[in-house]
Amino acid sequence: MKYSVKGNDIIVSEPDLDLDETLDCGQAFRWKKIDSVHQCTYSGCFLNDRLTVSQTRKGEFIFHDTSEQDFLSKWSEYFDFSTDYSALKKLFSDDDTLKKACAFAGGIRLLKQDSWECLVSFIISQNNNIPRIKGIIDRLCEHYDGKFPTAAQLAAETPDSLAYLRSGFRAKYICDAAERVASGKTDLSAVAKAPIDEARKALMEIKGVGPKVAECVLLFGMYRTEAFPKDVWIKRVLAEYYPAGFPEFAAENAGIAQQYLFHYIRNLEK
DNA sequence: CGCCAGGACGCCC
DNA sequence: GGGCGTCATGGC
Repeated sequence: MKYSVKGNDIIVSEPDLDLDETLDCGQAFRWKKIDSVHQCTYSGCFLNDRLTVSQTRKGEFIFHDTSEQDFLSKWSEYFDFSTDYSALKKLFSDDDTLKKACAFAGGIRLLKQDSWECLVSFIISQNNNIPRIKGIIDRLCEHYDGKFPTAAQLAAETPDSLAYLRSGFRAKYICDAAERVASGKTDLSAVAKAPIDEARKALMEIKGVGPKVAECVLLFGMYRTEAFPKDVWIKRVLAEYYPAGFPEFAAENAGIAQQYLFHYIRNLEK
């Protein structure tokens, strides 16, 4: 990644990034495409910081109204710019299916999201479709002045008071997660550093968090790249292309490989 | 209308 | 331990 400062913007050159593939691939639900005519532009948030970012036709990225300091300390981290995705894709290309997946959607990067927001988002994601997940999270943030509510804020709610979300049976799970995190029974920052099986176990103590949601929180909210969420799509990939198991050489970064495969198989069947 | 969705739970055997 | 019905809601 190379960058330069231009007025109030940061101009970034990074071949292994595509905004559509990264911001609208089902790992984060709060990025909105606000322009697709002039150039590809998204607006979204990380914690309490909002960003508008564009991808130009030349393949450069404009981080609008961003100081160099904020770019380096926040957004460069969030977009995982310190990781060499070319090297990862080269590693993955030893496997034929992964090679195809990387060629198809090589602009996906793993976003380093907030663990609490990720936990709630993927609780909402269960047995749900992406447009509706986005709608529920939209209504949730709208209710808190455009910001994602804290665990303490949600701990004050009940499934009834959350009826406006239209989240169905998931409301009681959101409440349990909020109560556990706000009270300290679940310490997300400790979970993030724990050995992975211990971390899985701790997350699954929360009602509504099973193996899939726990794995998503570990991968998308705690940057545990060895986490490997198995949703209905990935299960199809595993059954069809990896009957003998997922290749060991990719185990350390299985979660990132999973992102390429998820996008690949979903679009293959359209 | 019916089928499905980046699943988990409760109950059964 | 594995199998199966159920759970709200709405996109398609």
